[in-house]
Amino acid sequence: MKKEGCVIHKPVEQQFFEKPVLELARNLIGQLIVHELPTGPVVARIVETEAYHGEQDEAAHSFKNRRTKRTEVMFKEPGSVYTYQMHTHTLMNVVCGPVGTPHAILIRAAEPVEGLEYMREQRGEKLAMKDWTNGPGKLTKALGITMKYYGHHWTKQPLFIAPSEAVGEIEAGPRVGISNAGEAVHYPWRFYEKDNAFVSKFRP
DNA sequence: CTAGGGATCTTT
DNA sequence: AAGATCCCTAGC
Repeated sequence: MKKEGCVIHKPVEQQFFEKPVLELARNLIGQLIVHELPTGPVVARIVETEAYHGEQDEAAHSFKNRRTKRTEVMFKEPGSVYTYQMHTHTLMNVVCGPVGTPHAILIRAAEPVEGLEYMREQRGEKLAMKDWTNGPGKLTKALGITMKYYGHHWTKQPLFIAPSEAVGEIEAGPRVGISNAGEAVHYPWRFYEKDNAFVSKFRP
């Protein structure tokens, strides 16, 4: 049996990221995000993602291949880290698609696995555990992820994705928070683990 | 240079 | 339902 603090996590292979964006968004569910800190590893299990389909997706930052300082990393190798600022929060993405094709996957929610004390400290003593990581902004704060990881790669320490076998039933639905995105609003490109308490709440 | 707005979260 | 409060982007 696994014991907390005793599991050695290894990053996934580069190959893991080299597949169509919808498939990768689905495959990311159940995998682990590992952030190695001086105080020990902080680990969370991904339970919710959203795919952004490069130049064809009105909701994507890279719609029509818009290429700027912010979106630049979306054109790089699959598996690159794309972080950006939203209001007062940092959000994190996994870059996908071949080099030059700006697809990305937003990691929206995860389930705390290891480094629970650190997460509680980041999010505040009073919050219930289920409110630590059940949204994209909350998740980055709980894990201690900031803009300094822009352009990092998800196979490298100290921030990487590690494989995990245990995956529940996956459901798909429309994405959240993109009401101005025309037709793209309806695409079922949000993936989440069924009945998992850490999936973000749907806001009308 | 300035103005506008957003893949959010918290509190009312 | 609205405010917080920051960065990116477009336009002049």
